[in-house]
Amino acid sequence: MDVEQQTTLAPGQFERIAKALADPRRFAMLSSIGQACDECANQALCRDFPVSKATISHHLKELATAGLVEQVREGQYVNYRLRADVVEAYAAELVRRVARPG
Amino acid sequence: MDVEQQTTLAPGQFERIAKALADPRRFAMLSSIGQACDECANQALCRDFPVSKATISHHLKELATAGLVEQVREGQYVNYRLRADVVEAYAAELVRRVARPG
DNA sequence: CATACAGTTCGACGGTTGTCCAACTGTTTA
DNA sequence: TAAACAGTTGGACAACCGTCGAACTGTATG
Repeated sequence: MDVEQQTTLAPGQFERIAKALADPRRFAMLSSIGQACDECANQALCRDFPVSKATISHHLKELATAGLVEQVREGQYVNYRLRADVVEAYAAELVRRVARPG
Repeated sequence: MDVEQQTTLAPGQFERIAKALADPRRFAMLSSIGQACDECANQALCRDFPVSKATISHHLKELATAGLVEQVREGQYVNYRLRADVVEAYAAELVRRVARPG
């Protein structure tokens, strides 16, 4: 029942990811999620970043909409999991799009 | 007398690149420069993108400041050359920064 | 059921940024 | 040298975005 690995990007996803990565703090959150083994608790982000819950929720929504993280509810808590495959797909697509075909 | 290939990013360059890539039109210009064999004339960009010269100049400055393109003056004209090595260095650093060490 | 807690949504505010026009610098050419 | 052309810079404006507090939804626990 695992989510499938993503090797290619959906239409518009490339642009959404580029925007999601552009804000330093949001990227730091993504990186923080990536550092966690398996999942990262939302509470850990609230503890580690000096911004309000509302702002964290907003950033995480952007990351999720871009497909960079997955949201996992556990009762009243929320955990996040990095989609490393999506990051890698974006990196590959980035290099591909600036390269001359052939 | 070639410029050296860049395999690692300068301090702050990662953030500058992320921001530079975030605007779709600016990225399209970068891609357009990449499609050209060798260099891309500024005039080609002025022809291909429906924005003013001022806007193009602004975007290209951002790309150059991020190190993604090189500016080459030829008399009154300006050409741009893609720094594919920098794009690749960014892509690698991106994957590295979200991955757990080890 | 009531209280407390985790997270989301909403409205507002301020800073950033993409865009243009106009004025400027620098280069070619008549 | 004057006119034309290529590109840059500065100022202005609108749209976007990161941020917060407050109100809300949903979940646990007394």
